[in-house]
Amino acid sequence: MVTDRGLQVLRAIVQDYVASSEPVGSKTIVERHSFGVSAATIRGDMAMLEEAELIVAPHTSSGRIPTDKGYRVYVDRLQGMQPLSPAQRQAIARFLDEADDLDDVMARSVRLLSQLTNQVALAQYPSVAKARVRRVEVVQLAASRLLLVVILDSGRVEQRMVDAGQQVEGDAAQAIGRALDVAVAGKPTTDAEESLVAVVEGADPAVATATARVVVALGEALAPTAGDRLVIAGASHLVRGRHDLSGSVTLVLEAIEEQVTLLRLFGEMDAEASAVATRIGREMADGLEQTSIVTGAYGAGGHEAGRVGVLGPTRMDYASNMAAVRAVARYLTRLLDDEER
Amino acid sequence: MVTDRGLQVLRAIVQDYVASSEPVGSKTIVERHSFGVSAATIRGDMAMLEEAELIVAPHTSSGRIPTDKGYRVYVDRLQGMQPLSPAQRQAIARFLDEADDLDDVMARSVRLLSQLTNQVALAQYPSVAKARVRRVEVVQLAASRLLLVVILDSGRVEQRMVDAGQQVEGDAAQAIGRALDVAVAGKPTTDAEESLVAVVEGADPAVATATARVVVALGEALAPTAGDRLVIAGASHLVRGRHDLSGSVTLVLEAIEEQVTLLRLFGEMDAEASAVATRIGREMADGLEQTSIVTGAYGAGGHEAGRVGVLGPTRMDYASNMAAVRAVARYLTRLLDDEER
DNA sequence: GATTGGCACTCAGGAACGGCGAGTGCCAGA
DNA sequence: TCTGGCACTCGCCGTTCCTGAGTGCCAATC
Repeated sequence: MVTDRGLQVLRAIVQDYVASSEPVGSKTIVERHSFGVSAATIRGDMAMLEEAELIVAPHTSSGRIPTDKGYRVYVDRLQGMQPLSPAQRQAIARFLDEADDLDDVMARSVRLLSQLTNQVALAQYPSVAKARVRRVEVVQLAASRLLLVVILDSGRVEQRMVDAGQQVEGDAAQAIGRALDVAVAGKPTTDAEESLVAVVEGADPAVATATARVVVALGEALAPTAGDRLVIAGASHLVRGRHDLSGSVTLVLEAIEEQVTLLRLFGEMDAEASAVATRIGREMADGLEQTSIVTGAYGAGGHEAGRVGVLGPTRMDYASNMAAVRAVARYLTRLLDDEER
Repeated sequence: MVTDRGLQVLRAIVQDYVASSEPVGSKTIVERHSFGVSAATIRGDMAMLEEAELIVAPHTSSGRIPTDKGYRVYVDRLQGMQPLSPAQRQAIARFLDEADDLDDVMARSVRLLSQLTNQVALAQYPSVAKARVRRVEVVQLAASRLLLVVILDSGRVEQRMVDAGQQVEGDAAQAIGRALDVAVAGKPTTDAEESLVAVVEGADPAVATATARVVVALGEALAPTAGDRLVIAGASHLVRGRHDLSGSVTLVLEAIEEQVTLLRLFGEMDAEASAVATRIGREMADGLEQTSIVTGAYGAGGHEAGRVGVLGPTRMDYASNMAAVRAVARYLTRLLDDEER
């Protein structure tokens, strides 16, 4: 059983440890946070907390540091999300408003977030799965080479080279494009597949092969996880902060490059209720036990499109990182909503 | 004056130091490389080399390590470019042949190069400046929103959202696209600008504003340095190799993220005569004094399109890195040539 | 004149040691 | 339930010492 004051002690430990990166002892606590009790009493509480596995002592008789579980309790129950300073809010607005196309928006968002938090920032491109098709176009490049361009309402533009497998003449390419556009424009990408069958069947026999191949390409482009990827900024922060993350920096960098692990984590977090979600230490994947991520959903028109977030050592400033992530996610949502207009 | 045997000693020092990352002394040299002389003689030669600033002793009475100048002499005059193993060649072929579109090719190239060399690999997208326009298309997204798509013969596809500034009706958008296509298709991007004036002048007055805006966007898309960027892989190698690069890892990571410094370096190296070029230590930019890059030009049809390369500590294996870079660059050239067909 | 063995000298790096101090657990008393 | 006191632990840091690799120089040799 953890008492109420015990939790306050936990809060103090987390905050001091995050600030100083050194184990914090009972004396330090009574000095910095005016509890009305003595160090010995705090020691008692700390024994409780250690019992409950919320804190540990790195070695006998040194201060305590929070465990993953301790951080979790702190984040879930103890922490206020301290609001950003007006200057920071303004920076977000100024920085993001200048962006024009989606690539630019994503790139600016991560750079901004990385600067605000001094951590590695990540952003997921708007998911194909949750978007609607706005426009499909087929462009003829050469006699038997076509380019398929798909524009989604999230602002994403996907393109595929298609080998038609036959000569395509006149404006047949455009005609295929128009047929596809009619078939799927305005529909959620998840519903597109079924409408495509009809297009293949109704195709001009003269360009049946070409049509079929374009349809395959379109199907691939609209697959739920098609082109899922992360934009990243601030990797240098990983190595800056002295000697956190003991030796695992390499592993973390690899995970960032691979993306697949992080994409999975992002996906999992999407299921959670609250807008801003966290994964702490061992809640992450292999090799990332010493890190945490904080992510927030953004998305135009109420349907979530993707997530942005930051990754850093478990010993990070959750309060302000969560605030920054939330702020950027919100701004991003508004921005994409405008673009869509 | 540096004698002939002096240079052989330099070679030995570079090779041993690269292999062991420890300063190499006279005794080690006579043991590992069968010079026909004694350690004392080598010491004499080493004094010469130190005089010529090709090597230095980190502290009085320890072995010597090469200076930047020493590496430069080694690379320019002493080193053979040791050929890749058949297995490696095969890996290149197998890995790259599976790629389909340009993005994929670039991504695979850097990953491959990073694996072959155990260094950070970089690749420059085919430069807009050295390409020809293959196709221009304008797609209508909404009443006053257009999408400009430009396809270059290097396989690059650029797209820009354009706010038309007016209502665009019927197939006016397509007409604008066709006019632009006629005007610039087949021309080098550098010559495109002048042809565009005529398009603006000859535009249908009803869509004059829209035409002008699309033309501006096209001009931007074809600007010589438009969309210049690097693809990167293997950043984790930077931090893996123990304690090279003393404290500058952060700076190096930042430089990689910024891209601008590296893009400038790539540009400068393009002017050099030989296909595979190097920049060593202080020949690089601020913050990168402890690193070197090895780059090689690739390009379809004889005109260079861009460069691929690796970045690592000055203490790197130049011989095999240069071989790997050359191999990948050549393969890339062939691949893009095929694609262009 | 180049090469060589010998010799005295220099230093970085590691091991051993000891003192300091922050922090703990426990206990008896308020 | 809290508090002050006390003995104890142990990581950290500075000191000292030693070892070994490596050097520069020199007189002797080929």
